[in-house]
Amino acid sequence: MPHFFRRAVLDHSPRCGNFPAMTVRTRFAPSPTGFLHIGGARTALYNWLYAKRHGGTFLLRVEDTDADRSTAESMEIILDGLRWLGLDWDEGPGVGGPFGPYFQSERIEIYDRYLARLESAGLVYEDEGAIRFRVPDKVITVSDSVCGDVSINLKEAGSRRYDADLKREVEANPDIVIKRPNGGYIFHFVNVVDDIEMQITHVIRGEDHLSNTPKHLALFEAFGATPPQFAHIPLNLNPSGTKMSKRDQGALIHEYQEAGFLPSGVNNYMALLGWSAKDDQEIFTMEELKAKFDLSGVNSSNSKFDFDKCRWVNGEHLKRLSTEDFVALAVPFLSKAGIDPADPRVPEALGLARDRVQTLGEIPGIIGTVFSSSVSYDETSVAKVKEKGDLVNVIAALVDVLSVASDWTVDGIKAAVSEGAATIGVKMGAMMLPCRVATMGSTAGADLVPVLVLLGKETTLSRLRGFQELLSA
RNA sequence: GACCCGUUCGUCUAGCGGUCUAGGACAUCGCCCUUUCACGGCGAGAACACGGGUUCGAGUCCCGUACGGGUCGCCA
Repeated sequence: MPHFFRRAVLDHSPRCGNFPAMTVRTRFAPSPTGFLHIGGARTALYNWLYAKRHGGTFLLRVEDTDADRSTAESMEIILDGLRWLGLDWDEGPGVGGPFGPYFQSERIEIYDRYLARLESAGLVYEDEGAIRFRVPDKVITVSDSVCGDVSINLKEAGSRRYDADLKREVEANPDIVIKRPNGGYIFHFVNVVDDIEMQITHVIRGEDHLSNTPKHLALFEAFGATPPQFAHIPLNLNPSGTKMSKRDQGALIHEYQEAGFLPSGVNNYMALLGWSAKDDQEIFTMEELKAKFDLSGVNSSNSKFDFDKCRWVNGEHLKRLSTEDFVALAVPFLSKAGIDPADPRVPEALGLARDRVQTLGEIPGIIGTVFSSSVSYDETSVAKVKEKGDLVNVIAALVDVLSVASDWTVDGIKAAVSEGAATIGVKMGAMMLPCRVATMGSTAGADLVPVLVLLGKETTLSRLRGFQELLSA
């Protein structure tokens, strides 16, 4: 894409023609036919961010014109997802606004009125019960903030259609259907009507709509309306480079919530997929995003979703949380794992887990064994310490020194273990790993000595003895 | 198949004609720190899809090819 063009289009502050700067109005227009998908959520985020950045209005409009596919459950899931992400809308379901209703299913009279205008202009006709809009026979150019100028002649392009079954092109009617025989209106039509009615100034949407945009422009022109500024953002693909589907890891927003991601972390990562601040900053608070996001930073090529990086970004957000917030947010994940959040050892344990998790959902995996009544031994961990040395001897030495330890503190335990190591002539390190496996079941985990303090002398010793039995069995 | 968009390390990206022996991040590997596990610090390997132009000079501009994605619905 020509850079001179991008700059010319992008570096303007939002205004239309020579009129004074007008208030930015963006919208997210989901169709309630499934879950809130990462692609949709990112589109919502970009629209939200753009509106915030320019002191504008972000609105939510529900595109439920397909009665057969739209469901109330789906709508709730989508709204919940947006709420969880913190992408609140200034106008839309639940909050109202001057341009409602915000459900397309409730706007039929408006669409009828607009249809009548096309009828009186002779721009539509009936075709087997459906209503078709006559597309103009001319080149229509989309001036896109991300993609530059894109030109298409709808009459030409629409006169042929690819038949997937026949695997070849067949004749087609280029005029677009805007109303079904059953009376339901079609996306292209209602989308344009509502963008006019709701005075949308900027349409930020997936690049999959780029080829549809000339149709929309033709409709805007038919209504004598100034179209909004379009910005088609690149798509997010799965790691294999194909369209993300609900089956792909990280595809569904509610799964982030369940896995213990932070909304700010998810927003941060979504922002990064297709946008960059142009410096080396990668971790942003929502406030920073609001201040820095702009269409000029959106690139034009598709990206592949990287769950590892998403987790890393979330981990960075977790690190920036205050201790109080971290503890409060961890509570539901403790409960879910059967850990009593009121247990007095919880704050300390969370402190030990804190810098080694990237999601809140990982916390029980790190410290859960502290609170459980039994230890489940990880086979490879056991095998690893077995081959490292005289395990039986080491455990026996640990039991010996720890059972007589009078000072059950970090320093006291360290001193005791050190003494045991000296007695049997091994290094401290040769004691710690077996001790870790014997008491916590795995070579991986939180800082061990503080864990032993939490465990208490009695539990520590019974676990060591239990492990001894296991070894002799 | 036609049309549209795109192509810098495995991945996300910086790069707006000389400052690019191409920078950052995730991931990977190594070292240091740590008497355990991590965190952290340091370092390594790793990219301009290809071919033509334009230019004194091209990752940056133009054309073509290849590859990837999208659209071609009485879905949105």
